[in-house]
Amino acid sequence: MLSDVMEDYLKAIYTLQMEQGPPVSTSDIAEYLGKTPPTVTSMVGKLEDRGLVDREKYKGVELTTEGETVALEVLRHHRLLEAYLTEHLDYSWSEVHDEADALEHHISEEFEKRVAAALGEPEVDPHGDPIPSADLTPPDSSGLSVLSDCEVGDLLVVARVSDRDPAELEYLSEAGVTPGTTIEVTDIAPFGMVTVRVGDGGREQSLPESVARTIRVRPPDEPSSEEVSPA
Amino acid sequence: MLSDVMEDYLKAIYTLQMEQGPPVSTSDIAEYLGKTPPTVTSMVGKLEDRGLVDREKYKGVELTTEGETVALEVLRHHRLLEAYLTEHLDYSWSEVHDEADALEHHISEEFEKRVAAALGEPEVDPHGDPIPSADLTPPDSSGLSVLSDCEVGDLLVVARVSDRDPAELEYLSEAGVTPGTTIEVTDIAPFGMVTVRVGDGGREQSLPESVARTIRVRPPDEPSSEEVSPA
DNA sequence: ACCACGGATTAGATGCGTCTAAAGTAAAAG
DNA sequence: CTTTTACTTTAGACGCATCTAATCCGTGGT
Repeated sequence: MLSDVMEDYLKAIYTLQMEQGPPVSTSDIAEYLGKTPPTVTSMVGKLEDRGLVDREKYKGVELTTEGETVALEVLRHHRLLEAYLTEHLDYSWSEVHDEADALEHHISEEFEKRVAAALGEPEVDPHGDPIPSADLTPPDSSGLSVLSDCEVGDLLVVARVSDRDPAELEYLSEAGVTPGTTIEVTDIAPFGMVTVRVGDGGREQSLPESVARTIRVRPPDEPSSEEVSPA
Repeated sequence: MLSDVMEDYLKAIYTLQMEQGPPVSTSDIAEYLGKTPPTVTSMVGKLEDRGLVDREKYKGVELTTEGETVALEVLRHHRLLEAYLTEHLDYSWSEVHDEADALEHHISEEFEKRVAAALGEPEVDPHGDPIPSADLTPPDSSGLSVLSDCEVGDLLVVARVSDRDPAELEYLSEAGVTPGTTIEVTDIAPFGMVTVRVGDGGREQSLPESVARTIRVRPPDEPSSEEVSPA
């Protein structure tokens, strides 16, 4: 049996691997989880003993297949909960993250199944993050780029936004920058500000680089190819 | 801040107080929670330090007003969850208890509010147990008796059944013995078996005394007086 | 090639919740 | 009034997750 805390570490390592690729450093995990580095070293040692991570001392860690599966299970719980709270309990975008974090370790497989069924087996959560399938195969996230890496003139569709900061989400939802929205990059200021035209309406919206860095985008759907329908 | 474990102890003490009145003994709490008596002594000491229970050494323990309020809060969570799982996620009577136990400590006040709203501020859970109101005033449980204390010929309405044993609940739901059902005691065998006629249909059903002891009943509604409508 | 510095690990302590084994107490039985 | 018995509490230990303080790599700068 795995403790809640271990699950949190695995989830963190997974997320950091997605963002920066393996190996993940002790201090990055510590920063992400709000723990001290020695605490992380100690925990990571236990995860290694259980075969959930591979570790090279003084270098960093990487999830094993088994560790990744656990992380995906937790993430599936988290994102299903986010979707459910939004759809059926009238939560807003910005409120769901903390609630899901609190519940994700404590729901049964039965609960997971019923929530997924009630939602019609959704594939993305309200922030656009892919919900791992029930068989826990790693979701494919290729084809996405980060908004802050784009160039003036690029025409893009918002794929995902980070769910971690409620204030930022509040702001983005004001701004109309939500998954599925088409945007066009109209300006990139040298001091770290990206301006985009949102939707077809033509509203212009400036975003600080710190925010633009957390937004993933994909090219607009080609009329010719088949795509997952935008939520 | 109170730990999950402390909340469990307070809930247990509350439940035992309801069943047998204060004071509650160390060993009863231990038995109820599946812990050893020394563990309970130690925990009860901490609860006393926090002013949540009054204790007389070697005698037993009783909730303070503050401790009772915490217990009611947890119980409100538990019973709202049971009701929600039954109503909105297609859970059966017998499945909800464990799920609610796992979640009750981790839902936010916001979640509690929204679940209560989604259910229309219910007053009882699926087992007939009263859901403490949002202001956490102790629910009134007078006017109920225990089925095993009744006599042949008594005409009764089932008020509550225990939610702790899924197998028992399965059995009772088969038997049609659910909150709101009218029953008549037709026989009491000396070796501990109560037989009742269920509903108006006339089906007879025998229940072991161990089960009859967990069923609360009330007199049938008097046509003259106003009562809470049976769910 | 050396060394300094940033990041990682070890060492050692703390609080929580739990246990077993030993000692203590209160109330029933003689 | 004494003894037995059942229950409670104390004593001491353990594992988990965490911290601070101290030590230990490894690498980039000179």
